[in-house]
Amino acid sequence: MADYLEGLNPSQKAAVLQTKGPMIIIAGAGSGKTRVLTYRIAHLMKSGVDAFNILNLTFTNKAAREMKERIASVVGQSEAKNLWMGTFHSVFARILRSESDKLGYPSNFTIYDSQDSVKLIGSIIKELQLDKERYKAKQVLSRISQFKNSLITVKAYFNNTDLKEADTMASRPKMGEIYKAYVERCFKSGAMDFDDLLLRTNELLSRFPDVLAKYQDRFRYVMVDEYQDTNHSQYLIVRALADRFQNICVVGDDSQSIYAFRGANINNILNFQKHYTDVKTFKLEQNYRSSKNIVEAANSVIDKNKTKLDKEIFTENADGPKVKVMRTISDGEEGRWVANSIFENKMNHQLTNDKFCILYRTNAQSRAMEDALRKKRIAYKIYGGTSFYQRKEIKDVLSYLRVLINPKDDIALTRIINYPARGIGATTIDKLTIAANHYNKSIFEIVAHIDKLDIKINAGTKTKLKNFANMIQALSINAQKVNAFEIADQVVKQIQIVKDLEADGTPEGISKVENVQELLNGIQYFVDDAKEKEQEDSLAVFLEDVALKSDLDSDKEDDEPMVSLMTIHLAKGLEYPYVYIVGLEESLFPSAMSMNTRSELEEERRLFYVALTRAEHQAYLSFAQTRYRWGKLTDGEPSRFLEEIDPAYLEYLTPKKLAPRTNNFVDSSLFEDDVPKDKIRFRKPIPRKSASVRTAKPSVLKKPLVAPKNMKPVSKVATRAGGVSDAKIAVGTKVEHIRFGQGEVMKLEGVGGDAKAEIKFEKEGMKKLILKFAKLNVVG
DNA sequence: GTTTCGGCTACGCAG
DNA sequence: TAGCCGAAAC
Repeated sequence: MADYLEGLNPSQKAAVLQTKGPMIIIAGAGSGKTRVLTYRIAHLMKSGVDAFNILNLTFTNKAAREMKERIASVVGQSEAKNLWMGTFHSVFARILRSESDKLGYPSNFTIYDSQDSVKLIGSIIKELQLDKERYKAKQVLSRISQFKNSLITVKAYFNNTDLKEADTMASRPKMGEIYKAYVERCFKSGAMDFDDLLLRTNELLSRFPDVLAKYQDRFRYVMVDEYQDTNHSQYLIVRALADRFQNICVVGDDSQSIYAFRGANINNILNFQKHYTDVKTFKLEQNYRSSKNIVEAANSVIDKNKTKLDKEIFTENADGPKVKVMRTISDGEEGRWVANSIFENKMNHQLTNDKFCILYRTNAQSRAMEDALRKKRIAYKIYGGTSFYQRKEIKDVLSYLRVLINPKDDIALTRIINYPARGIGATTIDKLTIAANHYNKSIFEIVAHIDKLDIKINAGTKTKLKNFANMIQALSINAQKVNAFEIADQVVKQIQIVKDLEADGTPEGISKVENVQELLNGIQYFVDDAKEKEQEDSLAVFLEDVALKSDLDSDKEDDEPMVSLMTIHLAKGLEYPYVYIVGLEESLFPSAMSMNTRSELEEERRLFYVALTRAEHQAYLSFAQTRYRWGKLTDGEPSRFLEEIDPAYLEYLTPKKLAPRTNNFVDSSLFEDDVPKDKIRFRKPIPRKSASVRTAKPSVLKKPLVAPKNMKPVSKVATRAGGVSDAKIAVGTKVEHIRFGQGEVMKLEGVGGDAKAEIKFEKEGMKKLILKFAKLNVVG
């Protein structure tokens, strides 16, 4: 019956054919996991299981979409449509919407993103008159997130002396009060944060046995991908749903568990056999993705971890080239080297940009790479960072839409109540907030009934508030009648945001206008798409999609191939022929914050393992001796992970240690390019477009280059690589820098290409600069 | 009551 | 370097 079973290796086939009971598939990197999952679902359906009874939880919505398509090609489109697939958050958000009344929530509840949560916590800290230095909103949120992911409710928190003590010891004795206020305010606003989507699902399933029974009966076959990155809350949901039929299949790789920081518990996968009875275990150990050198290099690193499941990853692929290691002087040079290497590989092997990926530990590292790629005119796209929907102008428009759907959404309301400026300032908002807390109403209800309440706000301001309330009410009446696009279009026209953004005339303003336009296009697309698929096209559904969209989900087909740039976390599950892993320096990777405990360090090592195993053909590792961090030049040491790789699989392109007194280990002509340096340096950043995937195309470079207004013309600019020779510069020398102006050399260190100077600039203060790049002129 | 400007701080990864 | 917040200016 099943030609789809051909081409599977014995262990893959065994996993596909096991349909009943608890089972775990330990799937090594590149072992054909997605194939197995896809065929297993197809096989279930071919064996007579109704698609409606299958729940498949994936790591991204995009993965779910793609898997559905592949299944459709085996079992047919109409059947595949009925599968329940998606991330934990999106699947259970849907379920919560239909069951919300049981929990006392409206079905149109808002989903707060972390930015919203931080804002709310910030205002609670202010209201409780706590020291905001001691209570940092972001840290408080992550603590609350920990509670929620461990199912510690407010009540449970106050009953737990250990937790209270821990917070008191950490100088945050009021943590419980903040937690309580936060939960109450979210509830009052009809809002759930990301963790609530899981916590409230648990609440729903445990408090209402009939609801649990309903979903147990519906989801007779449950599958969970990337199981190593599930948290306790997710573990409990899965266990509850699978409890009746015990048809639970989890897939994952403990060596790729990299989300402990957001509550993921690696023990879920390590102890799966203990959590269920009669567990069948399958191991996929053959790597089909990478060449032998990469597989062995990765194995030699991950072997250093103590906590892991027993398995042996091997490959029958060719040896391939060795993993190459590069040392550069600075982060800027690292970028230029990567761009240059990509350029050479493209030329030598006739490759397109999409065969390359640059991976880094932190988003901040993308800048140096972007600059270098732009100069080399290599098209690239960045995943992650500040996503499209986080941008101010987009959040402003979305906040209007949110208020129309759920007027109790105080966070969205306070964002738009004075945008565009309509004379409702901070003082008025404070008064409204106090009144809202006092009457236990939402801010909008206070505003709507401002005449009937005794609040000390002067008549002029009250009129402004009434006008605002009328506008919102009029828009919400329309929102009932027309589709998501039409109402969004009305909002944009009504608030004249385009006019407002165009007013300043800057390139940033223009780019913001384009973003708003892009948002409208996106909503239009959503409406059309929903119609085609016969799904609901309401504004509420659109807002939910937006809130739960991950950075990879919004990836669309490109007109031209581009180099991909992303953090290693985002790269999980992806693969590229050529992979550059940059910034391999101590305290950057491994991160300084993860070097304190063995388990933290092991997670960093798994992260490195994930990075290496993304490469199919060639992996490059690079590190810089100096790097700009926190706006300062800092020295760095090579990462310990470089030492941990078996040298048999490595090839150093540069000497391991710093070569004395010379800078010739890199041919500096490598980095020459045809655009004048000083102009490039002062170019305004290219306005970033598109969804959360930011792209830059070479054509954009043809736009005129803009110099900053206050830039003094410098007639004599030193040659690029050389700068002035070391001999001319001594402590006390007065120099001029193209950007920082005049200053005096205070200190010198290093020699040759490595020489640095600390210079006290008249306007900019102390700076540490590498002479090789600094382009200094001696003054007087 | 609103806008603007300068100084401060943050860069750890994300649904 | 950017985004945010408080003080000063409007």
